[in-house]
Amino acid sequence: MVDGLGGGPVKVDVPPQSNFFEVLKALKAAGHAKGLNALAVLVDGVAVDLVATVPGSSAVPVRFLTFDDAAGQEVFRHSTAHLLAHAVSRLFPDVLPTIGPVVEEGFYYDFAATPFTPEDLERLEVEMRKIVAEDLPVQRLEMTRDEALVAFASNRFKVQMIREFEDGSITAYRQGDFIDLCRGPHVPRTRMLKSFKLTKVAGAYWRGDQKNEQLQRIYGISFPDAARLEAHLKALDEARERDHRKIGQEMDLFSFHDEGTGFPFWHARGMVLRNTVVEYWREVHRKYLYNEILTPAILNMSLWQTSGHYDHYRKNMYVTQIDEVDHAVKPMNCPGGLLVYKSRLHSYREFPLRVAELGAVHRHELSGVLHGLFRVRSFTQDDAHIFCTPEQVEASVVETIRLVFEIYRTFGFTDVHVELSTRPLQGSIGSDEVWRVAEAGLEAALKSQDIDYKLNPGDGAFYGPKIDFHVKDCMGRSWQCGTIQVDFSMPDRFHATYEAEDGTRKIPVMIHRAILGSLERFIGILIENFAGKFPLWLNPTQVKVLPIGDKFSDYAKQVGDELVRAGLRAEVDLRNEKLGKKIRDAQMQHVNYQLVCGAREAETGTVAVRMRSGEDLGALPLAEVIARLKDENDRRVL
RNA sequence: GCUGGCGUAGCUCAGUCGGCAGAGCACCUGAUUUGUAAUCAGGCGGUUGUGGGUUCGAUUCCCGUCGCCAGCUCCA
Repeated sequence: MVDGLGGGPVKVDVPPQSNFFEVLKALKAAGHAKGLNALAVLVDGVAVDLVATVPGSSAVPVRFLTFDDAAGQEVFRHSTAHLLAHAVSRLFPDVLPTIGPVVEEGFYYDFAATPFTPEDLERLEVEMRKIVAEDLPVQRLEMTRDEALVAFASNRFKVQMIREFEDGSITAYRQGDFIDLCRGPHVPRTRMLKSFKLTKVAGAYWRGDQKNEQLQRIYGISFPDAARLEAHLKALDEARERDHRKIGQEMDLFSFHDEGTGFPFWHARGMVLRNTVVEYWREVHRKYLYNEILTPAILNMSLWQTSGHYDHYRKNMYVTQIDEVDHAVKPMNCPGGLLVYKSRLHSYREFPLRVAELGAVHRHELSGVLHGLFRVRSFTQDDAHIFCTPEQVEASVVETIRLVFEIYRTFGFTDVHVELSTRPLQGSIGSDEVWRVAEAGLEAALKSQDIDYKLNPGDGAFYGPKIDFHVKDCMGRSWQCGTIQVDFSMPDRFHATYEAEDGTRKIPVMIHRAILGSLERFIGILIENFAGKFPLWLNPTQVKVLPIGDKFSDYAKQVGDELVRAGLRAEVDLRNEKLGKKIRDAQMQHVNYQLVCGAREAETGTVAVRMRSGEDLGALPLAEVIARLKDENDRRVL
C-alpha cells in the first residue's frame, strides 16, 4: 500500500524482493507517481533508501518522501553534506571528516582541518558539481563493529563514534571512492543534488564542547532545483535589508562606539521611538493597576551576596568600589525592588501588590555574543514584581497573561507561542509542596485562558517555575520576549514579610515578570518586523511637509506648526530641491505621510496628501488631515 | 572567551603586485523656483582603526592591540 500520492492509499504489485524503484515504475505505469521525485521512502514510519527491499506484506504502509516532506528534505540536505565531505576528501586528502548533520538553515559538516578560506569554498563547490555530474550511485553498506573499526581506523573521530554506538550492525554509505559512517537514508544517485551553495565557514568544537578540539565547520544549503535556491538566497538578502543595525544607522536611531563595546547610544530619533513605546507601556500598566519605582544602578556587594547573584553570576557583573567597599552594577532589578518592599510593613490587604520598574541593568556578556540591540551589555528591562499570597498566584498569573497578550497585540504580534518550564531535577530550592502548588497554579492559569503551550520539564529557574512567551515576527522568526516566574526564594532570603489576616507575619510569593523583555531588544525586533516602515504611532517622523518652492515656505511652516501643535511629529523640508527629490527622501526615511504645499493648497488652506504606499489622496483641508492623522495615531493603528 | 574574515571621507565602497589616496551619496556655496521616488555646477571633507616592526619609502608586508561581521560556546 502506497500512501501520500493524493487521494487514498494505492495498491501496487511488484515481484518479491523488488526494491522501491520497481514500485515507482509500477506506480508510474499505473499513472500515479507522475512528478513524484522520490528521494527516499518511509516504510512503517522509518525512512529507508529507495534501493531497500520492499516489505513482503501489503499491510505495511509505504510513503515516498520528496523534498516537500520535512523528512525528505533532511535526506536531501544530508546527502548534500556527504557530497561536500566527498569533495573535501578529494581536494584535501589529509582532512578528517567528523559529522555532518542537517540543521534548520541547511546543513553543515565539521572537519578536523586547518581553516578553509572563501576560495577553498569555491573550489569545493566546483568539485561537488563534478561529483554530481559523475552521477555516482550512493550505496548502503552494512558492517559489524569490528569491520567498521577497520574501515575507519584512520579517523579517530569516527572510531570514537563507532565505539560509542549501541550494539547491532553499523551502516556506512559509499559514493565512488568516498565512504562515510552514516545511518542514512540517502538519495540514490549524486545527480539528484543539483542546486547547492556553501554559505560560510566557522570554527566549532568537537561535540560542541569548548574543552574539545576545535574543528572547521562548513555551512551549506541545497535544493532540488535552481529556482528554489535562488528564492532562498533572495529571502536571505531581504532579511539582510531588514537588519536593525543597518536600519538603525540609516534612520539615525542609535549607534555603537568603540568607547563602550556593547553599550547602545540612543539618538534623538531613536529616543522618540523608545519613548513612544514606554509611554504606551506606562499607560497600559496604569490600567492594570501597577505602580512604578526606580532603584539605583550601583549597590553594595552584600546585597548581591544576599540575593545569590554573587555566588552564581559574579563573572557577569561589573564590580567597583565606593569608599573602599565592594559594590556591583545591578544585573537585575529584583534585589533593589525587595529593598523598596521592605522599607515599610505590608498587609495582605494591599495584595496583589504590583510594582513595575523600567530598570537599566548591566551584564558582562562575552564579546563574541554581542549583536546590535539584540545582545548588549546594558539594557532596560520592563520588569515588575508582584507580591501576593500563594492563593493569589493563579489569579495574578492570569491577569499578567492578559496583559502580555494585550501589549503584543498593540504592536501587531498576534502569533504568540507559550512555554511552561517546571522544576529542575537538580539544584532547585523550596519544598515539594510549594513547587507543586506553583506549577499547578501556572498550568491552571494557562488552561483557564485556553492557551496552548509547550511543556519543558526541568527547564524552570532554580527558585521557581516559569512561563515564557515567544512572538513570531512577519518573517516567521520567533523571539522570546515575555516571562512570568514564580519565586519562593528571594523574599525569604531578604526576610520580606507581610501581615496576614490572622495577624502573623508571613513570607509573600514574588512573581517576576517582563513582557517586552529588554526594551532595546524589543525595539530591534520592531525595526526588523516593520523593516523600518513603522506604523504611524511608532514612527519618529510621521509627516513631512513639502513646499513646492520658496514661495510656499511660509505656508508649509504654518502647516508644520499646526501639525506639531496637534501632537504629531512633523518636519518641513525647506531645502532648495525639486518636489520629486523631497518625496524620494521622505520615502527613504519611511515617513508615513507627505503633505505637498503649492499654489493651489496655499490658496485654499489645504494640503495634497501622499501616503507612504504611494497612494495620492489629493488635496484635503488641513483640519481634516490633522483630525485623520491624530485618530490613526491615538488609536495606534498598525 | 574561541576560530575565521574584515577595518580607506559622516555613509556605501573603489584603489595601491610597497612610490603624490579616489568615486557616488550626504554636507556647504552658487545657479535654477521646481507638482508626486534623484536639477546642474563648484567646494569642504582622510595621520587609510590603533601601537610597533621591516624598508630609502608602509594605506599596502609582518607582529601586537581595539573594534566590527559570521559561526561556536554562554545567556540568572
